[in-house]
Amino acid sequence: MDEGLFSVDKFTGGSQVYFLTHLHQDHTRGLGAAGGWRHGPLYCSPVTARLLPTRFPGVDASLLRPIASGDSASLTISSPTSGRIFSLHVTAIPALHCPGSLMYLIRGDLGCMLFTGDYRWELGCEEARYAKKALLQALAGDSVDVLYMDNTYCHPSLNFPPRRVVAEQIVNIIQAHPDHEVIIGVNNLGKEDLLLHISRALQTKIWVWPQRLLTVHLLGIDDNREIFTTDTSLTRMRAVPRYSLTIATLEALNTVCPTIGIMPSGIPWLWRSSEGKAKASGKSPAKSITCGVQGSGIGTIETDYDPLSPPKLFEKHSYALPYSDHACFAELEDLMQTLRPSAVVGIVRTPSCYANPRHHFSHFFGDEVCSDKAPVENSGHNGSLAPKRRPSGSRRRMIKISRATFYRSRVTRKRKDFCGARITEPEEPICVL
DNA sequence: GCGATCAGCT
DNA sequence: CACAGCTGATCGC
Repeated sequence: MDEGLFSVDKFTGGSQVYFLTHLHQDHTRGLGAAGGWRHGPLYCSPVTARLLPTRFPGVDASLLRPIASGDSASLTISSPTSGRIFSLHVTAIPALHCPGSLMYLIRGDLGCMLFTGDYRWELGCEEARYAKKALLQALAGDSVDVLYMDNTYCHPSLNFPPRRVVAEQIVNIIQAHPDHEVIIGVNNLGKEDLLLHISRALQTKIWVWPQRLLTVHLLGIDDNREIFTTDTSLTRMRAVPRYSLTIATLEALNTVCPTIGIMPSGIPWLWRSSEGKAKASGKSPAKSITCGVQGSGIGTIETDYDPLSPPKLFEKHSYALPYSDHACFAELEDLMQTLRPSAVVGIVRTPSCYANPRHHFSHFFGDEVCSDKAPVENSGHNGSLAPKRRPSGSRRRMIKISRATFYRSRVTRKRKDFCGARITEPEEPICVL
């Protein structure tokens, strides 16, 4: 196992300090280790610290280091291999992705890095403005060497409205079906704000499954027990696990009583691969975007999403709405514009280039960076990330990024299993430029 | 046999 | 292709 200094959203051991951005499954790999995870101090938000024991009872609670939004902590890490001491200063920034989600700004002897984790900072949204202000305040005029960014929807075609706009559209759809049962697909954590909005707007309770009820109570939502219930007889509105909301399920339910499904999420399921097994749904795509990189494994991305058009039936009985907890392209671009980092790394690694921030944001960098025409692998390998050109006078660092097995076979890489990053000791001459 | 990881699906 | 997360197969101890 390679020795690391610290890891973000990666808990398979080998680091001195760990950071968790939020409690979604694809960011907690390794936390459920048999015998109990106890590899080192674990920083997370207070909300995450409260929820974590229910999902990972094996984690030694004394290792949790809750850090609130806007707060900072100083820590020193000693390298297990060389004994060198590194000082770090970490600041927690609200990510607004799901309850308890954080970004981490980490500055110090390893340079300046921002790990956004999954995030959504809607332009013009008050909370996002506040979060951005907190970030700039923490940066105090310094610049980011490496931005580890949520590139889930990093493609110019992927711009969707703020969540509050889509929440209103969802309320309208439900209101237009006064005699229908309503099934809303959600995950184990997240979209609580949407459910609250629907409940308040329509003055109705919402059924959730028992585990979900426990979660909202732990979150301190609905302390008066007026909104969420596990009694199906009290409401026509049900939030169900997203994977259980399928066309087949809805058709079966409709044999019993009229039911509509609401899928509030990003929009990838609207995409149709040009050569894939696209279902013949009779829709004609309004847009067709080509990501012209040879051998990238993806040909044409098509989407028929038009933010100005009213929501429409996705399939029979089912509405798909772009209620996304991930930043859309304009928001990613705004963060790039604000920070102008020396380097950017996508935290979601896909076999294709279409979501690679280096591909779409090359104009933010010096020219040597954009010469990269290869299917950019999000700077994988165990290589060094050399900082790019920048004004003289500022200190620069080489930052070595290592990941467990990168690259393997194309088939294996289909799995999105590298959300996290482990930061290892820099190679010798630390200063560059 | 158990837990961790992987494959496949939505 | 896949937001996050389930089921079931397979691998290794």
